[in-house]
Amino acid sequence: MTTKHETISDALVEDILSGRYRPGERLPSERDLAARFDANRGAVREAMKRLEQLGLTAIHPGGARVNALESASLDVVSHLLARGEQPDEVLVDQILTVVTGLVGIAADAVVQRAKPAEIEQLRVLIQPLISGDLDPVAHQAARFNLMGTVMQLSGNLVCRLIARTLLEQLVPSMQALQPYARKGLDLQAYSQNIAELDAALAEVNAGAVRAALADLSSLNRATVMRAFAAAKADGITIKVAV
Amino acid sequence: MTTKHETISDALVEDILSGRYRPGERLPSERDLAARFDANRGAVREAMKRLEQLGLTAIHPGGARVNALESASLDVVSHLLARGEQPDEVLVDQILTVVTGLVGIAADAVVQRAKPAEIEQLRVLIQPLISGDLDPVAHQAARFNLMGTVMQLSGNLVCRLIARTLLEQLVPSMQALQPYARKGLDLQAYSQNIAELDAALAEVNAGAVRAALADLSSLNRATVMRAFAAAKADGITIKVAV
DNA sequence: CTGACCAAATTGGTCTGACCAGACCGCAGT
DNA sequence: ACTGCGGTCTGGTCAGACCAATTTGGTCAG
Repeated sequence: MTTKHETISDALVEDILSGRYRPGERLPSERDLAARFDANRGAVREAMKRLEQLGLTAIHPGGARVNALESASLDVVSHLLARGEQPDEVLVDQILTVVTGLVGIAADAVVQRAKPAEIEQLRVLIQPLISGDLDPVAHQAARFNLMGTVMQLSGNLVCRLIARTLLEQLVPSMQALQPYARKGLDLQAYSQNIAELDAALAEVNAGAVRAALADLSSLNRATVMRAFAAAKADGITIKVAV
Repeated sequence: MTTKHETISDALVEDILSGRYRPGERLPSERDLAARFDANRGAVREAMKRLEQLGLTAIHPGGARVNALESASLDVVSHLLARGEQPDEVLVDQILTVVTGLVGIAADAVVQRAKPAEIEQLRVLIQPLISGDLDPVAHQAARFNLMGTVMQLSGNLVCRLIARTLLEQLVPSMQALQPYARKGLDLQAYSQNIAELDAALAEVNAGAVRAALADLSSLNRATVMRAFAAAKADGITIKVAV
């Protein structure tokens, strides 16, 4: 079971994101909220602490105020995704765009500093993707694994933290989309791209590696967006638990 | 005055980041921590909540455990920067690398969707930077303003959230570096780059705008890194409050 | 000696009720 | 209308308590 302060904070997040409490407004006092949620003030305080850390509110002695969405933490994304009837396509696109960019950054770092053994490690991960006899789910897993490894080998902690945060929040939505993964999957495009990547790695060609990984990331993005479109066409409601 | 649970959570963060509590280990119980910090259990709980939200710990009934740094939130960056005698150059470099990438992403979005009025808005912000008669501090502020506006005009919320989070955490370190801003500032390079950007905007040349903004971002990065080097050469200890 | 199993101690989650310092609000006096 | 001053409200902290779930440690059968 979810804990009580989770319930409370989720409700408050929903209230804020839905605009029931507007930026700049004052939130009800902790005592009032405790009454509203039939909870103890301590539980409410923990929920409020959560809101503050999400960057949605600023708590001062005298009262808590709602912040503008722009000053929120990256973690609000999952709440934004889970809100409404289905995940916001625009938001998903933005996430994937950023992830694409991050993979590019990581790729740059990898080609600059990777040791031969690490390059080899990447090429091993690539092999299954070239053969092309993977089912869509395994294919997706292999792609994720490959890109995750690139992130790791990049040695860029900031890059990894962001990518992990974003993907962690996106994955629940993606799982709901899995039935549509097949439709969006252009295996041929992937095979070609992956082969390029492999060749680029083999000759340690920085520019080519970067380009191939960027393309791979773009393919991923296109795949997901197509799956979204397919789901939408089916009128499927994709609702995700936060 | 900083609140008590802040004091506690800062101390615990320091303990974790310094390795006194290692990933996988169990943290002392809330009651023990309350005794150690001479505080009430409620205050300790709020501090623990903070740690959990930072992604540094996972709290289950039965005990809290320390997470690996890789699964932390982006917000740990400020703590990492504030730790030790001076901000970690590698980390600062990573942050600026990512920010550079994000500006590139934002620039792509801007050239794709910006209206003429918005382009004009950017060009207005650029003017002071072309003339070149700004002092280093004002110059830096103008650059930040310009890049922030690009972020805003991109319409990419995710991009903005990340960039803001990173810069917010970096700014305190940068302020400590301000005495060295002059040394790292290559005004001529900036003027040239800014002029290119202005021209690219004038003719709404997507590729050129993107390239110019990427260069601008790289210049910023180089500027900061040079200032760091200068500070380090002076043996200056840059310690930042979290 | 190993492994399954059970009871006690421990832990986090929640509650009640209370006090303090600072912020906020309205009323009185100028 | 403006200013100054209380009373009220708010968040921060504290104390002590109960519950359910987990962890722990010892016991016992294999």
